[in-house]
Amino acid sequence: MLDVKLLRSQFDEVKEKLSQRNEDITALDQFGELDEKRRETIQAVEELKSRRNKVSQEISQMKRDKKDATDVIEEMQKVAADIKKLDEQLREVDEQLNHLLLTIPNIPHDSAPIGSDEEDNEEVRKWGEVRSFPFENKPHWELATDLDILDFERASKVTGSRFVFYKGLGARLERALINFMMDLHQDEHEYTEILPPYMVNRDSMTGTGQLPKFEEDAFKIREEDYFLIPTAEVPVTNLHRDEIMSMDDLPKTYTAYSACFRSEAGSAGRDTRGLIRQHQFNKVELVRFVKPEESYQQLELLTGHAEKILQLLQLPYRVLNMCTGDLGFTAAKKYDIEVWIPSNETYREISSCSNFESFQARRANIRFKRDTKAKAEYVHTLNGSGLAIGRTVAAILENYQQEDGSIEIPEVLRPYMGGKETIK
RNA sequence: GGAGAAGUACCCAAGUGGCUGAAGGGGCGCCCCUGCUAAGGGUGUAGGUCGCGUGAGCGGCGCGAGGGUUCAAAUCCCUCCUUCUCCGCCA
Repeated sequence: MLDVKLLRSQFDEVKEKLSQRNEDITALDQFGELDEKRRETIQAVEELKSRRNKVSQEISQMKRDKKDATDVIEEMQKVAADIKKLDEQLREVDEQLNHLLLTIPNIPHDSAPIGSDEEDNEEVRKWGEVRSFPFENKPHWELATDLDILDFERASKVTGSRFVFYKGLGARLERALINFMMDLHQDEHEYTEILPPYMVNRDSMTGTGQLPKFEEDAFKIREEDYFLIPTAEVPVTNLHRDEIMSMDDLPKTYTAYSACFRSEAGSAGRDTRGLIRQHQFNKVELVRFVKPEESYQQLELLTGHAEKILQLLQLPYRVLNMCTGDLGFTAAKKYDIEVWIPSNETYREISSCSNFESFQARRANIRFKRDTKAKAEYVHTLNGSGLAIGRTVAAILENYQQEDGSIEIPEVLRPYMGGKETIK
């Protein structure tokens, strides 16, 4: 959510910035009118309420003095009716304005390259050597099916498309990665470990920006107003919804493992095979609540924490600075980390690290005070995958495959795999 | 799922229609005393948010949330949420 005062005072500049995005912002044009109508109504109704309060005092005094107040009460009945009418008008305008504000995306940061789609994303750096195979390499779903460590077919029988069973060392590998990442972030990167609920309520989904605009992307629980989380970002960021932190709390950092659920509405036919695009996948998430003046520096730090995982796993990757057209709804700046997937002969997203500035904090009302007397200010929130587990498995299977179809296990994972060196 | 109780400011807590922005504590700020790690006395402040105003300031809202009754609601009515206790069920 954007700052209303900023919209009032610098509407044209804000609109200009927002138009660099790949989003429809025509609704924004109603802002001025709604904002003005709202303020007019507030003034009118508050004047009446002020009068009501004053006269109520007088009535109270008259009653105590045993004087007759019938005339005044009669007059106040009319005022009360007017108040009721104006309150109703105000509620309507408030609702409209609020809905509008909730559907306007974040303002891109100046360091985000201006562009219209993924073509315009900027490569910031590249790490690792892309392996050249002296034999014909296979996609991960073939390797995994041959090794009997993933079962897509039965998953579609038991549930449906875009689900998978992990089996044997496949399941072990998934679990090893979760533990490896969680341990590293907790022990080396100083995040507090969280295991969150996998369902959240509507307020939480609104707080982080999934709602109201992207309801069709989420799985909804039928008989409750709950949603399956699309990422641990939602429960973890909302941990501190409607709270005021103190200066010493910042930066507050969490790492959370969770399953993630996405309807993938609109991506029918894309990545239909393999682990890349599932309705349910595992992810380790990093979340940081920080002081506004530090947030860009903190974004670099967080991105580095995600990169560290790939470095230790010896998987080649690149980092992209996402252009204004590809930023998504909530981010002011976003780095995507992409890992090399040999079967695709390209890099694929494995982590997305964003600075939301005060956009989520304003929606979720997460603030801090510089000292006890100070006015509460909005924190800046950041998060990033560290990393998506399923895609990491895909990358390991493909990058570590041997000519005989076996998989070498990355060294850092062996302690988590009972000391095994290969999957065969 | 059934029965009961409760939700008041940073915390505890009083308050059943008007004089309550809300007693009293604790805490916190300042001052004094004492002096050794903890204690005594005095005094002060009381959150947030919205609107108007250049500003001092003025005003609205606010006692879990949302509605309602009333000239007037922390106080009465309705719905919902959460917590606690008991019973049932259960990984």
